[in-house]
Amino acid sequence: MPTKTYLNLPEEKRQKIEKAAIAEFATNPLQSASINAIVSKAGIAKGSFYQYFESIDDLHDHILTIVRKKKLEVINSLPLDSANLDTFRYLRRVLQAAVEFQIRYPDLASIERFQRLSANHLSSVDPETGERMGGDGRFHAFLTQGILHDDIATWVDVDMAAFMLEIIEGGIAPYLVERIGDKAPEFTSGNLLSVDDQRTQDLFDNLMDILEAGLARTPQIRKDFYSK
Amino acid sequence: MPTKTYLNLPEEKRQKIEKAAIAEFATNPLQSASINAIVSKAGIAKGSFYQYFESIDDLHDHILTIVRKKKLEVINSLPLDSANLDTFRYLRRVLQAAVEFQIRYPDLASIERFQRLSANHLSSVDPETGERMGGDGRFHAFLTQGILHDDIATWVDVDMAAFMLEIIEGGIAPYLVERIGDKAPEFTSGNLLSVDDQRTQDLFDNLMDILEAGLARTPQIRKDFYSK
DNA sequence: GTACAATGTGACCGTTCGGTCACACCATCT
DNA sequence: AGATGGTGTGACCGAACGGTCACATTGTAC
Repeated sequence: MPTKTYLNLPEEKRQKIEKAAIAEFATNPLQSASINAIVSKAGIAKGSFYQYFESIDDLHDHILTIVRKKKLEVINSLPLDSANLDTFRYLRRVLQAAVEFQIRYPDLASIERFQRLSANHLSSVDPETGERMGGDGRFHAFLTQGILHDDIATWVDVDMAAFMLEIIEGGIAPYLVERIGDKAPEFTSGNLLSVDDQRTQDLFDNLMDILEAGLARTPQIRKDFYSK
Repeated sequence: MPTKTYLNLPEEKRQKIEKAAIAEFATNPLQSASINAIVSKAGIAKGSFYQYFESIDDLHDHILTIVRKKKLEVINSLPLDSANLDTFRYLRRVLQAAVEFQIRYPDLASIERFQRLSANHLSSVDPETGERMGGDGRFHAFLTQGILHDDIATWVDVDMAAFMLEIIEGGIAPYLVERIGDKAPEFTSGNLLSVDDQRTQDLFDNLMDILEAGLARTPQIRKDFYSK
């Protein structure tokens, strides 16, 4: 945790430090990140660094909280069609948020990817039941809910499917952004959200069709639609 | 590329060096791997290292060729049901090879994962057509073939699906191995291949069902089978 | 034996690393 | 003015880094 001294710093200075740290952690995994490089880029003395943070891990943790905060912001900034989305619309929303995050904050997305690799959270343990769950539990709960709502096929191995969705969420965003291609700069300028772009939506449709056909209890396969 | 001197080294010495390098690269990404640590673990002088390799990248490249070679060995060691597998049996074989590789050579699998992260080969370019392909092209060709054989639905975005399969292949092996759990040690001893274990096969069945339902032209959804 | 080339070696170099600390600075008090 | 306490600073430390090189050792040819 950052020290009180750091938290009392003027916003401007804090941002300069965080910007430098983000740039460093986005290009170097924590193991090979350099404190010297960060303080140099931030324009502060090394002694100051140690008055703000206990160690580089401390700073990295702090940056990770920023990553999570910004990601939440992106998720909440997506337009909500209705109060209670059905299972697959919700999944689409989650994946869309990953893409939006990749576009708006590529550095933060990069940090998230590094973190995913180093923290091999193959499975976590449900604090209540004590059962093992694929991934961090978000998709596990999501799929369980989906089964209760008769959206997800009962034969699906929820544990494994949850893990699969997690690695898809974590890995496919950079690819989709590259596919979207030329449009990306417009998104970053903030004038246009990927959610409004037709090409992006077509890609998402296809991705969701594959996932839905694979997971759904009564899949709405688009074969006919596409073959027309 | 290693020097002639290295290639002429007695097998025993080469293996000691490669073993040390593999241990280092499995725990540290290339950026933060240490030559000093490698030569120390291998029991050779630092001067010798530079007579064998130009740099640490040179050594890393050499280790990567070993990774690829061993992975090919694993793929070929899997029993082949028939000369020409149908599309989804082939896909199952590829994913099974990834698991088998993870079990037999966890260090090499770890090196492969580090490499995947640093080399952001989101897409590659087909040297013939000049078209972009999701992933490195293997799954792209696989899916294209599948469509020709009427196995894969024509509406599937081959590019994206190829990338999706690639990240599934790259990410799911450690999870499946953890799921298999207690059986893993027996596999490493070589007495038992994962391909023979029932629990492993059940997991694979479920994974393949999801993928097949999502991708196939005429999916053989197992709903009925599981709900019995 | 001698000559010569190939290979092995670790002390040594300059650089960078994480981390410390004596000191400078400065706002706020009596 | 003087004292106090929080904040900023960069020279400095030992350790580790990648890389070099003069020299030792070994192998081969004669």
